[in-house]
Amino acid sequence: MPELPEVETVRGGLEKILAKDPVIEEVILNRPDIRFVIPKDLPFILRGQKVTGVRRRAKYLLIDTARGSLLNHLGMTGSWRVVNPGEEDVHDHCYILLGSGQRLAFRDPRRFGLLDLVRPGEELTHPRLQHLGVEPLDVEAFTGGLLFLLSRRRKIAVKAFIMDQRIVVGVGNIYASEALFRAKIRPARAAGRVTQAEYLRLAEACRTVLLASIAAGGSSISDYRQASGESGSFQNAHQVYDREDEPCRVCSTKIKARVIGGRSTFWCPQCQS
DNA sequence: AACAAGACCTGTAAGC
DNA sequence: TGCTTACAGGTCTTGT
Repeated sequence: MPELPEVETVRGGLEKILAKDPVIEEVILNRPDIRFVIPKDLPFILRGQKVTGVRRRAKYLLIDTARGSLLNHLGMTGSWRVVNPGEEDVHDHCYILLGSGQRLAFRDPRRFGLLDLVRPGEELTHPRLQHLGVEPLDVEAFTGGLLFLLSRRRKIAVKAFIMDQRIVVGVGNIYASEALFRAKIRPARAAGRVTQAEYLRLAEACRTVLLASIAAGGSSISDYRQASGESGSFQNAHQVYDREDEPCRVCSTKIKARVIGGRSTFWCPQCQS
């Protein structure tokens, strides 16, 4: 479900809730291992803490307190919502009881998500965070020149290259196809054979497509919801993703689809070279 | 070292 | 209708 725009939208929703209702009365873990083992002392450490901020790094959410941050990855199907009595779900793996009596739930049917504690000062050394690449919305750090440099002599498909979270973070399967369409680059090309001029277009395309999607509240496919329960609308603006055999919105050529790097990939054979 | 493929899970939709 | 199969927004691990 969630790539950078969806995670950023969820971040904004949680921030809105937690700014008004910032005290964590209790953390209840219904499942000690969603995907990895959650530290046993996490509920104890966060109990009674005041949330000082909600941040995003890559596709991770960080709910900050003075004693550490709750680290969360949504995996494929993770979501947060305010759950009222009677609205509980078997896949609610974590509840956070807030000062007002509201209850936040982390629901994740496929359990590809993650909850962990990042202790103060551990942010740069935490195993899930330490190898992450640049933020694509950081204009200074994320440039076509950087992509060009990091990709030299690499034979991996350019689409898999920009989905590699050690290179650039936040770009997942939908936005990789969408950005490559906007940059007019075929996804199967070897990363090392893409030119600097093309990478300049690609960096710009990543930025613009991610920003446009954030503005639309993300792409809602299947079960993705914002923390407010609303759907995003960016799926309506997809140019190629999940549009196999449909006409290109620019030139009317049939959109092609093929598995690249183990993931479904979509492109226009006319617009992209 | 770099890359591809498999593994981890459940839910849903399509095909027979 | 019911069973089987394929596939889904991610990323970690294993094998070549």
